[in-house]
Amino acid sequence: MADIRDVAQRAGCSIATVSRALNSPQLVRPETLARVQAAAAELKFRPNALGRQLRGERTGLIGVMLPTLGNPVFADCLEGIEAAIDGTGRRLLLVTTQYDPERERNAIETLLQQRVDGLLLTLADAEHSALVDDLAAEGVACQLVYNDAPERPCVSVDNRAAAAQGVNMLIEAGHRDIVMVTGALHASDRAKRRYLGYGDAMQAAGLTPLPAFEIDFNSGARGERVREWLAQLERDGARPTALFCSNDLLALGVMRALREAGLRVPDDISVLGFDGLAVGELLSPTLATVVQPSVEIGRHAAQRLLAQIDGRVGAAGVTASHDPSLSHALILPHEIRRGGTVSAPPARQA
Amino acid sequence: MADIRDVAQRAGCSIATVSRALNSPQLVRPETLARVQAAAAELKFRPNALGRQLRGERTGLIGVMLPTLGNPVFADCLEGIEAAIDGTGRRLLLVTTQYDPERERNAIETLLQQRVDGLLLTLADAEHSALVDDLAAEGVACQLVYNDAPERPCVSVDNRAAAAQGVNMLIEAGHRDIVMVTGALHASDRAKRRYLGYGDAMQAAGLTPLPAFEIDFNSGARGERVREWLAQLERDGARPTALFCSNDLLALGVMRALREAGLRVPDDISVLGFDGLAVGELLSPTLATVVQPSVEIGRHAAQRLLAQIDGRVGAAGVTASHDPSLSHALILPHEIRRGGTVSAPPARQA
DNA sequence: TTGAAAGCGCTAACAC
DNA sequence: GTGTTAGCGCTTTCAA
Repeated sequence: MADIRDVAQRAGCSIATVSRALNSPQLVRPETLARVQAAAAELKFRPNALGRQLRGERTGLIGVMLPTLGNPVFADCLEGIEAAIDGTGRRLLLVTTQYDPERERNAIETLLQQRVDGLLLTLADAEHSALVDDLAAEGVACQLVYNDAPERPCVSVDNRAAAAQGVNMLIEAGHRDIVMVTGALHASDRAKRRYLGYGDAMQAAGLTPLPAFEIDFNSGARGERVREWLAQLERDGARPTALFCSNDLLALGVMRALREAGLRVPDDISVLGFDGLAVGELLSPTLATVVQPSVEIGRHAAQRLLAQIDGRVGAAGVTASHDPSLSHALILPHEIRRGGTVSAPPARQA
Repeated sequence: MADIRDVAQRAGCSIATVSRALNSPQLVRPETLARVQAAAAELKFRPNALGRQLRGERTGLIGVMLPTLGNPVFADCLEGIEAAIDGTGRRLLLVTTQYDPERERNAIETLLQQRVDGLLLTLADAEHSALVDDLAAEGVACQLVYNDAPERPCVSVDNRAAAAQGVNMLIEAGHRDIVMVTGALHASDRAKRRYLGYGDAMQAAGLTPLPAFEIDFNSGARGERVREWLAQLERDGARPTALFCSNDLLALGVMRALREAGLRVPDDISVLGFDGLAVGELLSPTLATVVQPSVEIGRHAAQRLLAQIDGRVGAAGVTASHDPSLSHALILPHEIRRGGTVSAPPARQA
């Protein structure tokens, strides 16, 4: 593969001139420029980004770490990230972690070894993660995505308030027996906050918050678990009238299990999700859910990261960005999407 | 940031020894090794991958180019790719093109400048793309994903046969008036082949294939377009009894428009999709569809790419891989998923 | 078992 | 405007 020296030779100039012709054409005499371009074209010269990156201050690479792309919420966010970097000449280095903290650690290290200019991360649990502190201490540009930790550089909705508002909608619809269904709480700070929000809403209405029903997300037998749980509730005569699912994907799975158990949504039981996946609107009944602006979350996070990167001085970065707001949370507005999966509770048969 | 020289100094050895200690510990005396490791740890040494990549033969980077992540089919595929490279120490450089051929060209160039070891691509139209030929000519390791071009290195289902089989299921259910709904045909070789398959099935049954109804995917007013079309059909008294949608996402959108137009699926009209998105099974009625194994497509494509990369000689690669099968299509089996969206056509009211 | 030294391809002073 | 040159951080002969 032709390198800059080959081009220089063919154009009859020095490699410095080739470099200039490519990067700052205005510094080069038009004829020279033309010769260089011709030579480059003839040789099919493809500049080696590694050489440039090794030499330069920045690589133009952004490291992105997400739990999974199996949940469209993350794919949507990634679309927002892409939209934000589009046209900036930057590229994305992508890793997924499957919610595994050890993979998180490795992935970040890998990205850093590639000398990414900055990191966009969704961590399992941001608040108790030493990782983020380490990164900050090292002066690595970084924004958390979806993680909702006020004191950290992150972009999210206010999960607690959003959940409370969603649950409140259920309460206003007449529900009193509301249970939250969630993936493993310890594996997601968002789920934890949403559970807090659930509690807030229940208590504000004078209702007793119930323990969350946790489903292992990685287990294949998810539907099975839900059915067993339902059967148990049925035996106890304790079937709630509404379920608040900590995310839409879970809600869809739960609705399926409900259907298989012969329960109708919303006639027998109401379901509320969280995320606002587009598919939710295509279902019938449409899925009621707490909408977070996933694409916008990604887009803002990326924009903030870029600002952070551009705000750094060349001087070996001791501290973080210039704009202090970038090191705190950006909370974007959520929205309640009313949908056909929520109705008034069935009439009590005392 | 500490570099290899700092570590060497601290460990009291040369940089060569440090390099060896890190990459081939067995070549280094245990005590030396320990000193190096200690020094590296104390200095929080993080090897710069760029240096190594610039020097070495491979970068360990895989370039992935997909049309969008908004369609879960591509996100699924990406999961398969990730699964395949997991543990190989390789990383993914990701770009999406929004089905734009110019972006395709740019994206590939960008990836190549980063000196990726190989490419995994979904092109808008693989058969008529000079791009792939250029890549092959340059000896770039490359596998197409989803593109279904027998003579090219790609992994897909047999879109034509799969579509025919799906349409045949509609015919067997009693449908004779079947229309295919698709995104812009020119923008996707897969859609084109599926339309051919539609034609095959229709003709085999002695039915006349109808023109496809093409919807611009990028237009926001998609639902609107579908409604207009339906209204037109209604006026003409030409409403088909079944729709074959070229992908599941489209099918969901179409079903929504149908619902809004007051038509019931499947009682008034049956709908068949293509892709086999997981959400399709969560709907009610469940979406009948032609299932392609998206995750497996991604996984196989990645595995083939890795084989191709590993099969190359160090010698400046003139030709492609050693295993000639890697430069032809790998066709994975599809599957028909019966679902609630397909039933017998409504009784004729002559 | 270790070290010295030559680059990988490029950019950016610094001279002319 | 253009050329010379010194690296960016690393791996890898080649010698010792």
